[in-house]
Amino acid sequence: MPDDIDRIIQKSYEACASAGVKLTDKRKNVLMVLLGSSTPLSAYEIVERYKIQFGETLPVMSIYRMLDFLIQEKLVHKLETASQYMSCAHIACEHQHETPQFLICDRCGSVKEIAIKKHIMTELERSIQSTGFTLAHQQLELHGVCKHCQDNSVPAN
Amino acid sequence: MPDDIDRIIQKSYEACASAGVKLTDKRKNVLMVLLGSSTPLSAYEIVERYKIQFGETLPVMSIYRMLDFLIQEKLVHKLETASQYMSCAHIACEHQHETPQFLICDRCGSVKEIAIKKHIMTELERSIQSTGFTLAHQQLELHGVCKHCQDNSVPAN
DNA sequence: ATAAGATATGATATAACATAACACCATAAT
DNA sequence: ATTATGGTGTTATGTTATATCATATCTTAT
Ligand SMILES: [Zn+2]
Ligand SMILES: [Zn+2]
Ligand SMILES: [Zn+2]
Ligand SMILES: [Zn+2]
Repeated sequence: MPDDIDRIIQKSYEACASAGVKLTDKRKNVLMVLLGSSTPLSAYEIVERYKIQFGETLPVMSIYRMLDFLIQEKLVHKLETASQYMSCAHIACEHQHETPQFLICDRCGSVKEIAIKKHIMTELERSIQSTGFTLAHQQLELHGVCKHCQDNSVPAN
Repeated sequence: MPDDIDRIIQKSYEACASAGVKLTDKRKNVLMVLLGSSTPLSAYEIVERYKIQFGETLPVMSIYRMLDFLIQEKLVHKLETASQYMSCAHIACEHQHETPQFLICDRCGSVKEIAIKKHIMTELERSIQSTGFTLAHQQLELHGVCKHCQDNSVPAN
């Protein structure tokens, strides 16, 4: 979990303000739930945690809508290969958000978000050029085993 | 759709035989359904097409089991980002099956399966080395727009 | 201040995707 | 022939996601 949630929330408010949209209390709370989790969560898991953390049971429909909003504003990412949602690791960074690459540990479920190296993206695009296909390059999801799980031989989940 | 289904089916029988498993009639039929489709299909869509093509309504549970089998034998791939299944494009090739890369057209839904270029895989692995993460590299799913759709401006689906 | 409009959320229903558990039957091994 | 294995059927349930309409809240113009 990020060590400076307050600062991330502050940055999120600013980002939404400059985009001309509103980070409502509930949207902020959903983001807080994700920021407080060490692994990505499904929409239904967010409902459960939201209830625990904020004492209110939101309909899952609302959670999906808030997730849509947060994804739109690039504050949250959806892992398509896992049907789970996680807060962006770079909300409080100053740099522009680049094409993300997710390293998903198949043992502990933790996910590390890094930016795709520029030259790899270039190579990827070149390699598919002959097919005429044009990349929309949203993101890359790579599965494997994280350092911690390799060191500790944590059983698969 | 592949132009030589008979040959692919023949190869599939041989692959299963040498793996010591059985390609039953129904499993073969499921594979035929996928071979006959220009786009990947969901398990439920396979049920529908199976009925049309073979006049028998299979329970979706059985379809999932047959898909598991076909995936195990590398005759079928699952697109995780789409929850859909497609026959492997290289069943009748002689070469070893490599880490596949799927180019998924977000307009027409067609998918092209190609092998990941060796040097790109190497670069990818090198780029994440500092994180200590070890790739399981199952497959890469890339979204975008295919040549045909770019040329024809087919509306998004 | 109030009404009109826009945005956000709630409620309900249902669709779409997937697995668990157990029963039954055919074929293979003994 | 008997038992073991594998394949399929049946039923139930779990999980993820969307559609639709209602209600609440917030803005803005008058
Ligand atoms: Zn991010
Ligand atoms: Zn791990
Ligand atoms: Zn393949
Ligand atoms: Zn296309």
